[in-house]
Amino acid sequence: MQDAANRPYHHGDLRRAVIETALDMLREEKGWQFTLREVARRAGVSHAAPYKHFPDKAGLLAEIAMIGFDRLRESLSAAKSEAPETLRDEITTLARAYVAFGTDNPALYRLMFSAEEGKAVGMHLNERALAVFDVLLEILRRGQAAGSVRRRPIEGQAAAGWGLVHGMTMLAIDGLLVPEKVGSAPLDAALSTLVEGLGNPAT
Amino acid sequence: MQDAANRPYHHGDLRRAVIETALDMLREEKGWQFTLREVARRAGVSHAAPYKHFPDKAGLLAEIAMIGFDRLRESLSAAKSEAPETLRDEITTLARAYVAFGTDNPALYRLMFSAEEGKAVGMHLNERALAVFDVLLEILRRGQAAGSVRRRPIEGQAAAGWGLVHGMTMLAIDGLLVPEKVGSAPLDAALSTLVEGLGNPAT
DNA sequence: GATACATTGTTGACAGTGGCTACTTAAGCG
DNA sequence: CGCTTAAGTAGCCACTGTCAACAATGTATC
Repeated sequence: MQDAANRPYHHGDLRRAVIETALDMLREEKGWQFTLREVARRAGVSHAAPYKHFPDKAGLLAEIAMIGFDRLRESLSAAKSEAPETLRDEITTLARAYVAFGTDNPALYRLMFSAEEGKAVGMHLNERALAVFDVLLEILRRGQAAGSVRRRPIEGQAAAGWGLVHGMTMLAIDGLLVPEKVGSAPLDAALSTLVEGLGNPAT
Repeated sequence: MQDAANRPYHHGDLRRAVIETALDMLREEKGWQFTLREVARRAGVSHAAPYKHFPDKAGLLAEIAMIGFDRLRESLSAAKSEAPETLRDEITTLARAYVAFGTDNPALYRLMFSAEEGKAVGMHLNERALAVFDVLLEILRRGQAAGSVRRRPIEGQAAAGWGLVHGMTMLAIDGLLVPEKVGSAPLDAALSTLVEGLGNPAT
């Protein structure tokens, strides 16, 4: 990335540079097909250099996927901190943040949920994914304690929430939420239905 | 696939054979990476032969994805025909059939929703995908007419349904619906929540 | 029937890929 | 200065998708 001339022999922080470059590549939403050699090329380094820092291609991708989950979690935390008071609004705000993360980083989001096909680093990845799930669990638990959420096994309700936002995110990324079929604000509409289903009718 | 000796020079129906072979390969749930040459190999034909029937790899995949959507639609129709009478049960039955199709054909289902990244055959593919959506629309419309579904823009409610089943299917395929986190029957639980949200509280 | 054409498969080549190993260079340290 | 060793390089391998040239087969026309 810098002039080949004044670049020191030892990159110094190639590991971080490789990850950064890869994330950049994921961002440019071309029908991009990720190639390790291209990453090295852009980082201004030889095609085998990344192997000094990552076991193989899948290893790099797994690491990036984990970073993705971390960032998603951060996005959700940020959204939660500035969420309105009512539970319904809090859920809506969070769901919007979730889907926005996916549509803003489509390639990354896709990677996050397909990287463990290789199953190498599976466990660590799943842990991070499920950490996101915990955010949802916590909210519902609070809602249930306050009586505004139906008294049902909370995991099932959280599963409904996660499944819905994950599905909507994927459909949006795939361009399947075309307005003429699905209305102008499909996410908000779907969220209304969900919140209705979560809500305690007794209140 | 037959003896190389008595195999005639012209295959006769290579197009169908290639598709069939590819579907078989998708079925074997190895961390399989789909390669055109392997398809040709299994079909007992030279590595370039498929190019006489498909423009390129993406073309073949797109065709297979379309077949996938057709089959999904058939599965749903079959499930609908033998569905119980109440609307709630009908929706549940259909949703179960949908998710089952995905978990039974994970590689195919994944392909169906990532094939159009190449965007070549995008429109035809989207048409078939949205045809699946129509099944859902029809049910809800009927339910609304009968008064058992909330009076809301129907597209939004259908979007909620599609998003939920699609999301649950993907999570299940990715092995993210681990019981200790998400309960023993996450799909049924999620469906309860959804149906609750769809249902008309006045009835 | 024989001949010209079109279709379908085959072969061989090309560039590009992931993965690997042997080599070279730079940097630190006595 | 000479040594070790981490960082980066060059080059090999097997493989892929794709294309162009060629061969075998079917079909239509005279």
